[in-house]
Parts: sequence; C-alpha cells; structure tokens
Amino acid sequence: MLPRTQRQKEILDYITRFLERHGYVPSYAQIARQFGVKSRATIAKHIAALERRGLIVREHEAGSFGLNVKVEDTSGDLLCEVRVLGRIAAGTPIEVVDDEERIPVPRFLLGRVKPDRVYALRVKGDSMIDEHICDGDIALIENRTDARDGEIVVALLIEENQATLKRLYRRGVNVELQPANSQLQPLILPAAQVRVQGIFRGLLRPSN
Amino acid sequence: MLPRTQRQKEILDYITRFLERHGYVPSYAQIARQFGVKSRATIAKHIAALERRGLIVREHEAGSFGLNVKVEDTSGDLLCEVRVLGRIAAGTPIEVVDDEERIPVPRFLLGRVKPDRVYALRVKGDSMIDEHICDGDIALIENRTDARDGEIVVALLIEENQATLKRLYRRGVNVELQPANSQLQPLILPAAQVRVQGIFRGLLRPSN
DNA sequence: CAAGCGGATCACAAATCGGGAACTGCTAAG
DNA sequence: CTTAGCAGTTCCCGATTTGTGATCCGCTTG
Repeated sequence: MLPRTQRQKEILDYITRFLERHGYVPSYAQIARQFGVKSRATIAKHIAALERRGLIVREHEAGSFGLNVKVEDTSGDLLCEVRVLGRIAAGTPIEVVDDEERIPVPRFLLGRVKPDRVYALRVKGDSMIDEHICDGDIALIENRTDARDGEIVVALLIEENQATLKRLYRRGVNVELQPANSQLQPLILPAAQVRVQGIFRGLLRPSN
Repeated sequence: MLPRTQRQKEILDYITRFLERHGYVPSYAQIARQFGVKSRATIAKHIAALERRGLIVREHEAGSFGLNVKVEDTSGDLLCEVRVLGRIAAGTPIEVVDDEERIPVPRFLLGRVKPDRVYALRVKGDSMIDEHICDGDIALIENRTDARDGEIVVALLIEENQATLKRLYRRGVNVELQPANSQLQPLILPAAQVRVQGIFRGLLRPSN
C-alpha cells in the first residue's frame, strides 16, 4: 500500500534513508528536528498512520519502535540498494518506470563504484544477446556520460532512437560501437549521433 | 533486528571490526576506553541491550564473554549468503576451493529456492558462452540431482571428465543436452554417462 | 456541519546513558 | 600459598531522552 499523504511519504522516506545510512532507527525527536516540527507527538501520529497502512511493522518492546520497512541492512558492507530506472529494449530509448522501485545488490559487484551513482535496468528482449545479456536480466549501470575507451556503455543512438549496450571506442570525430560477439560488424557513427547514458557495471540474472 | 540507538550501533560496529582485525573479542575496558566512557558497567548494559535484540550471542565460558556477532541477520529478507564451492571450467570437473568463501546474494535472485540449498561457482573460461555465461561470472546453483526437463543443469560428463552447463531433456534411456545457442548441435548421451550436479538458478556478473 | 490531517503543549512511564562501588572467578606473579 | 590484577557482573544512583496518551487549535474537504 502507499502512504496516503505527502507528509507520510516524506517521513517514510526519511526513515528508510536514515536506516540505510546509519543502520538504526531514528528517534521521534530526530524526525521532528528534520522536518522542523516541535512536537514528537505529531511524529507519533504519522507513524501510527503508516502502521495502519502496513508500511511499518513495529516490535513493541516498550520505549522503542522497531520497524520493518523495506530497507535496512546494518551490514552495509555487503549489500546496497539501487534504483530501478526502467526497461531497456530494442528499438526504444530507456522506458522510465514511474514508482521508485529498488533492488538489493551485493556490494562487491560494483567494485569501486559508489552505489548512489548506480541504477538498474530490466533488459527486455534479446537486443543485447551479443553481449551475453539476456531477456529478463538486470543490468547495473553507472550513471556517467564520459566513457573511457573500451568500456561497455548504454549508448543512445539518436537517429534511430534506440538504446543499446556496446563497447565504445573513439575514432576521431567518430565513435565505434563494437559488439562483444566478434562475428558481428562494429558500428561506426559520428560522435554527435551517440549519447552515452551510462557505463555497464554488472549483471543479475534471476532464476526464472 | 536492528540496534535501536546510535550508541548501540557504534558499539556493535566497534566489536565486529575489532573482531575482524584482532581475531578476538575486545574487553569491556577496551570498549570503554574507545568511547571515552569510564565505567565498564555502562558497556555491560549496552552489550546486554544488544543481546536482548539478538545481535550478539554469548557463550558463557570463562571470564571473557565469547560472542557471536550476527552478520546476515536483519536484512534476511533481502540478502542471503551462499557458499562458493569452487570453479567450473571447460575440460575439468568442478574444482573445489578449500577455504569456505561466501558471497552475498540478493534473496530475490533465488526465487523460491532455499538459500541453504544453493552454492556458487566461479566460471572460468568461455566454455559456457553459448548459455551467455562468461568468464568471471558467478553462477548460482541449486544443489539437486533430479532435474526436470528443460532445466539448465550442471552436467558432469563422466567419460570426458568435463562439467558443463546445458538444458537437459530426457529421451528414454538417453539424455539430451541442449545448448542455449540453437545453432549448436544438441548432445545426446546415455543417461549413465551424465551426472546432474545442480540446477542453474541465477547469475552474478561483476563489474570487471 | 463533521471528518481528517498537521501541528502544539503537557504530563508520565519507561528506557537510555553515564557513573561508582563491590563481588565473583580466574590467572599470573611473588 | 598468598597476593595482586584483570575481566565480567551486579546493585544503586542520577540525568536525560524517548514513546505515548490526552487535549486543544487551525486548516481543508466533502
């Protein structure tokens, strides 16, 4: 279920983000300070509302409200969460998904890349099968437009209005987009016709 | 469950880090010094609180408190840990890695499969490139020998002493091993020459 | 109008946090 | 063996924080 009011959503978001960053639940006073509210009782009412909607589960231990939203980890070294920005399919640019879905990702998959620079794309269709990326896979993309030579990038081909995943090499005023499958021809285009939307950083393939 | 307050989280983190670096548990006095606290009793109370929350398990043995910091708890819904059993490469059976490495895996990748039935294999070489599984990938395998038709299995070809990943179909006394790439010929062998070592359940591909 | 939301104030019980002091086991000198 | 020291534990203390209930107020929306 969704929060009913804007305030409720703000507070829910704040709690989840606080949890991500700190590994424990913020106190009512902390939340109140954050929103410039002077009364903890007000926060209590909002939290009660969120609880009625099932967005927060409490563990009444007296004096504390344990909760179970969707995020949390404490062991922040192993796991991080990444926004799912949308789908990527052949013949279309990235289709943005409206509501902010997030998926958990093992931290080690991203290497040195900061998790907040990373988003995920659900791969639709077999347009990138040459890069061994299949329908249903989840591609992890670093949000960066300046690609280094040889990196696998999400390239938006402006003329064809199509997004694909290819290795990128600069060739003077042109760029060469090279499929991983060496039997396929590389694509050479003027740099102006290609826009880099991100760098490929990893892949998740669900069971089925 | 989570630590409730900042102090509790700090102390839990300190203990875990100390444990990693030194291989043993810090004394109360050590923790107290670290946080500029003068009384060991204070630390005892914090640790008792962490114990109440199930974040620390003690083994009352002698003067020192043996403890067992939980790592994979809390986010149990999102994350699970999986044993890395070894490498799988062309031309060899699975090579078992001696020390018990574990990697974190997003829970949703495994679907209904219980995490303790799953192990991971590092893929070496391009022997399974046809299934779009590349060198350096980490394959998640369900530990099961009875494959259903059409499932992707880790098949040990006894005669050739070689493990590969293929879709399996039963054909009477024979089994058919079908590559994902339809251009390649399926392999048909007597069932006795093939041993199923697991079912493919998912894939992780690191950044580089 | 009533109902709901957002906020404020007050009061109270429970928990947290820090401290001091004394007790129990254990171990390592002397 | 005795002694000293160290570690964890327990009991008592005070100050502060926190969750929560009760009550009231202004605002919007049907």
